[in-house]
Amino acid sequence: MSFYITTPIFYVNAQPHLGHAYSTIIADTVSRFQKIAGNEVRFQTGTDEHGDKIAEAAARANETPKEYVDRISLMFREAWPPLHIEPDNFIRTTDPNHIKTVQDILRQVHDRGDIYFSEYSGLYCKGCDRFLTEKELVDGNCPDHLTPPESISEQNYFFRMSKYQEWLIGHIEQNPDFIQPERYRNEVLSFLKEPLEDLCISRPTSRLTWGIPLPFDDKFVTYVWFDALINYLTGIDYPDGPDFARYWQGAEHLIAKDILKPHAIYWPTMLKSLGLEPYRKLHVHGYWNVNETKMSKSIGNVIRPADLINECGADSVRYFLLREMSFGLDSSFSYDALINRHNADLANDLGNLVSRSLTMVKNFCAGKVPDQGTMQDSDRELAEAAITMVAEYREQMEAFAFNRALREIWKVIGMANRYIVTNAPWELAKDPANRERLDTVLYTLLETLRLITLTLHPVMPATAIRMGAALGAVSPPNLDSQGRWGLLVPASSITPGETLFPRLKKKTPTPAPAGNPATDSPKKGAKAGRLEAEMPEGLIGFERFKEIDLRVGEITRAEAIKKSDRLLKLTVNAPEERTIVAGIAEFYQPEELVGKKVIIVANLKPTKLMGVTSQGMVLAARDGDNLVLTTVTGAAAAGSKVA
RNA sequence: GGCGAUGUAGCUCAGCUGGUUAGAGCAUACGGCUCAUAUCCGUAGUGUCCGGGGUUCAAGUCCCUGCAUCGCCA
Repeated sequence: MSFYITTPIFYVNAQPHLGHAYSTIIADTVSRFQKIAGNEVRFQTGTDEHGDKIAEAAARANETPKEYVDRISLMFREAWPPLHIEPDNFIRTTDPNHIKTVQDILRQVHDRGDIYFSEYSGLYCKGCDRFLTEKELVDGNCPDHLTPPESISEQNYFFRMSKYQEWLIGHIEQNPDFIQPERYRNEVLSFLKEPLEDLCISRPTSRLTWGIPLPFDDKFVTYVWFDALINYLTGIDYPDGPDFARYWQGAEHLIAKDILKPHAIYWPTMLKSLGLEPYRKLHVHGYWNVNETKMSKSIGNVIRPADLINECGADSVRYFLLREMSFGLDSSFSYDALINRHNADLANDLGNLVSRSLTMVKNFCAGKVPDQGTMQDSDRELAEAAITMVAEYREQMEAFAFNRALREIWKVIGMANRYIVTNAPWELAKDPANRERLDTVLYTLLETLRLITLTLHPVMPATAIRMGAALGAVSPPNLDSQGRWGLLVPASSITPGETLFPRLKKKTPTPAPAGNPATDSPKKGAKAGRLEAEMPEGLIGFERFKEIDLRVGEITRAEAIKKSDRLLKLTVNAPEERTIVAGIAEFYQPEELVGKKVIIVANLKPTKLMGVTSQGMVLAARDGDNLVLTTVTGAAAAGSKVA
């Protein structure tokens, strides 16, 4: 069976974050899983690079759109290898062959009579890139962007989406797996109960030029969604490449819930108009909230993939994301939860199991795989559980129930740890008369580890390779040929490696004061904690406030940071000289900052941003889309305390 | 306003088509082991299964209703 798994192509108006990483990690895991299940797999991701918002972001960064998208697209491309993500293709909507295919498709759909020209007038919100209805407005403003829409009237091309509404309803009803999980299928069906409107697929060049020109009217460019969705076809060389013939039938798209409508409604109708079969399945996942709140740029709680990897390593991140979220539902991310999983599941349960097992083989069997010998009940029990695990795992992985698949593996890891205690190999090793029994126990353990390793390949590729190397099981993983009992060859060598998952220290929730954390007595800390607990929700005590060292700082130098459109490197006198990196480049030019007195947080833990160490932060007020630095109204010497 | 989802131990959740004393992991306390990454194993728990009503011999599980949270639509 062929399998074509895709992530959305990510819009380059933002840098890669946790949400992008999650989609892409799932796709990579599915790709690896289908490969070890013996299927032919193609995995594609990429970037979506046309449209208003890109043109504006480029202008803000003082770049041409092309320079801008090249730069951001590269950030996406480079974000994936460190997470052990290996797509077969990385597509960009600015690729010449994509542009050509989009134009070919537009021409075809136009020739079929599914595109017509019409006039439209209404209230247009630039931020949303769409027309709003009167009812949607809140105090005359766009509900999302809180800005007033412009009243415009324009002529545009429309795709006859409504023509395919009945067909689409029928297709979804006849194919229960077409959209999953079911809740999203229901959502789409309920949306389709109302008459579908035709889709506006053009933008006049008077308003926007950063897009693919319509082949039949050069006064218009293509609407980004119509352009973007087609990437799934261009990526496999539609219409006559060999990959198209091989993979289109196996197309399964993976998306986050915010782009359900384009994928569940626009895309199948577009394909229908083209005379193509719809994709096989659409898999919809939820959002990661960060500490209970939505991840957003303006709140400043955006999680970057690189931060996660620094915390605990790529495999650990992959495990956490897949283990923690029930596919389809929202989930909450926190560094504490990440470190908990890393320590409890990976370091304690799995890592320690591997370590203790291999050490015993090294010490008691001279580092060679022992003979299996005669199995007893407890051996058979573990062996059967391991075999069952492979089957259960396979079923859950196929259903995108990654958390359940992982739970199956960890059930066996737990059993193996108990099995060791029950059989106490170190006791057996004391008496040579127990030689055969000892061998059987350790062989059973090694085989269990081998099967665990096999199932871990898709989720934690680097770890699985290390475990496989230690066990001497290095052939390419395959569930069918290796998912059986008894394949480890006696007398072959076992080579324990480095610790798989070093335990991590939990981050202390309260930031340490600048002074001498070491001299702070634990009693004092405990007291502060208790006081804190008694505070009404949302309030902090004066003690807590006092921990923050606010000072007046005079900016003595300011320069842009290369490769960043948001960050400036500031040298601040407060009163000693320090470097602070501030995300204010979109609002301030470096020249206008020198000499300004601003308020800084002086005891913030230093952190590295774009390779520059920042010692503190500059305070600024955010007013809608604008950002204003805080300052002092009168004369105050650099370094003055603010309280 | 319409449609839908969710609400189970301190936390995160599992509980399929209704069936004996409601489960797992984490966190907590105590005990044991020493092969191991101060790891592992065992024991102990606590639950008005959101509130109210109903169907049934029997409901966390089905029906009605209310509340809360969230999503989609208008």
